[in-house]
Amino acid sequence: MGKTLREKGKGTVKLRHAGLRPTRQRVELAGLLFKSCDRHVTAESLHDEVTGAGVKVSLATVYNTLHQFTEAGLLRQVIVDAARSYFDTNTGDHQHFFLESEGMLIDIPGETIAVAGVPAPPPGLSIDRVDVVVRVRRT
Amino acid sequence: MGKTLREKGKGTVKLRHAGLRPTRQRVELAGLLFKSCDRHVTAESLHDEVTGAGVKVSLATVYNTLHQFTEAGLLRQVIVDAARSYFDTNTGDHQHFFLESEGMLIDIPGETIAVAGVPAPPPGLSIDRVDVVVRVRRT
DNA sequence: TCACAGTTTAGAATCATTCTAATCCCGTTG
DNA sequence: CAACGGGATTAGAATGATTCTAAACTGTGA
Repeated sequence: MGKTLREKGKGTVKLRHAGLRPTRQRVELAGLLFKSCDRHVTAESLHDEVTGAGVKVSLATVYNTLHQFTEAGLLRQVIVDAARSYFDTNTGDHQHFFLESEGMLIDIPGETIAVAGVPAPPPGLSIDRVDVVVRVRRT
Repeated sequence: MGKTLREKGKGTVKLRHAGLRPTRQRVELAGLLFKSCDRHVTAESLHDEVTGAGVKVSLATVYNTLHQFTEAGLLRQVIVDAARSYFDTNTGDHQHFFLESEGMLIDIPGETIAVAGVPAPPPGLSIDRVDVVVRVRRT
């Protein structure tokens, strides 16, 4: 009961802190994304999910929101498939297994994998991030 | 002069060996792709290039050919950008620097980088390939 | 040379994603 | 608490890369 009132501020605070106005749509999407940990979604899958939950949010807003959350550091975009973009709720240092046939991503903790020998980038360039994708297939 | 006759078979043999009928278009594209080493092209860029060389090849054929060459093991597809696919003429073990702002890929020799600690994939899955992308930006 | 299976191609179609312009609503102000 | 102002949402159009389709074309073996 007090639940609604008491928890109302949760996602709201998170969004405010990120400089995003806590609108109904953003609160709903944040609720789905950050309720459980380490989720991997596509715009389409998240839209289906929020729609399935009986909440009306346009696909355009899902795209906008995913990008805004990404810019705000709440999500990380994962590029592993030419066909679609994934967004990961785990923004920490980690890598992925990718099962292309099923569009499935599995986290690999950052401490697990070590990439050694990355050469210095050409003059005028600096390293932004090192991504490792372990592509797997059904045996 | 004998050049045309003598060299005619080069790309042709390569294509035949790959199980691909050496058509005018495939020979032209293979010529551009494999004349110099370690090239990174997109369908669009290769189409512009072949067209600029005065050869008439449709964009659809460029796409078909890139995929056929990839399946035949002559090319490797590189997925680093959500917007477009790159194809790499270097099919050996190596990784990449990627300068997103300019759509530029730079090879990193395979021996240079070492990825340690890749965990065993979940049951029923086996590792296909480990890709490392070092994302860089202008300083 | 003939015939046919594999190729090419123009243009339509598709798919994910972005844009547009109108409408809506969050938060502040009076 | 109503009005307001600017950011947010949205339906639908637009875009851009890629794929598909159906028809025309061309290597290649006989």
